[in-house]
Amino acid sequence: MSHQTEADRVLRSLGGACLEHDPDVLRSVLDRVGDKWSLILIGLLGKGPMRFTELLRTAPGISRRMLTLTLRGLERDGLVKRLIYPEIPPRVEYEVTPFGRSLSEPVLALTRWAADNQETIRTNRRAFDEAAGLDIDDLD
Amino acid sequence: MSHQTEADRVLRSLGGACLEHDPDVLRSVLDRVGDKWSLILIGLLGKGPMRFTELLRTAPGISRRMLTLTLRGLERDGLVKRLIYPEIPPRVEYEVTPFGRSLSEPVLALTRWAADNQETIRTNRRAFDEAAGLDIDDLD
DNA sequence: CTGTATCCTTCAGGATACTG
DNA sequence: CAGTATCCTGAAGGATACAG
Repeated sequence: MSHQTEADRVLRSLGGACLEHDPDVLRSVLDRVGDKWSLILIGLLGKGPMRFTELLRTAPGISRRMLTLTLRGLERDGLVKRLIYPEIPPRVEYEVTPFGRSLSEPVLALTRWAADNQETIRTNRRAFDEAAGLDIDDLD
Repeated sequence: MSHQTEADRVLRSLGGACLEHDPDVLRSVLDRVGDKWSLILIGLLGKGPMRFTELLRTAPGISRRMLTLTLRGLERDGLVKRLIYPEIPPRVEYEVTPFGRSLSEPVLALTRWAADNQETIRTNRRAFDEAAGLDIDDLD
């Protein structure tokens, strides 16, 4: 059984126009690109190559550890390239690969959705919470 | 300071063609729709309304607890509607709202990317791991 | 059947100290 | 500077028992 077969099955399961997905596929997506730091780094590096410490400063709240781990993961998947300049002091730059850029697009779509709709979500939540409050408080 | 302002800022930060994002935006996206179960449920419900137990059986590995929590979250955000039929035994169905469907699309894009490229990723990883193995084992 | 309330485990991820 | 190795905590999430 080649993975071709699986990829194929997966594609077929998506086939239609809507989300006719196999839940397993979604899982693999999220395990891959669904974590906060990966997306943020893909985004930041999309603007251009950056150095380790630079990323450490720029990404809001990332720890040294997570930066290393995430960059390694992205590199392993071929989404990011690591460029080592054997200088003193050592210098390393990271840049997204073309493959990495291809991921940026769907990510951007999702991001835009969130940006477009975060207002709506906020409103919905307020309404929901208010209703819930009344249900408890004001059940006549 | 209205949230309008923030949403606006967010949109502006996305503005361009590529991922010129504010990392904070991505964070909010992922907190919202980036978790495994939310996406899976949005996907499953995209096919049509389903009952609680039905979802429990269909979603692979979800616990009763997580199903409840996730559905509540989706309902709160207005992505899913809860339909209660006051029968005996009680019966509840969940269905995606139009708003929920608008989310399905970018999610689908991401899913398709993953389906299209999971083969590539697998290859990249194998290559990376092999190279790493050699570096350690075979450093002449 | 459709949940809610607890308990308990696991593990992602931060802080920190050390190395090349 | 660019990491790696270790420790430690909080929070996510499963299992389970109970309730409407």
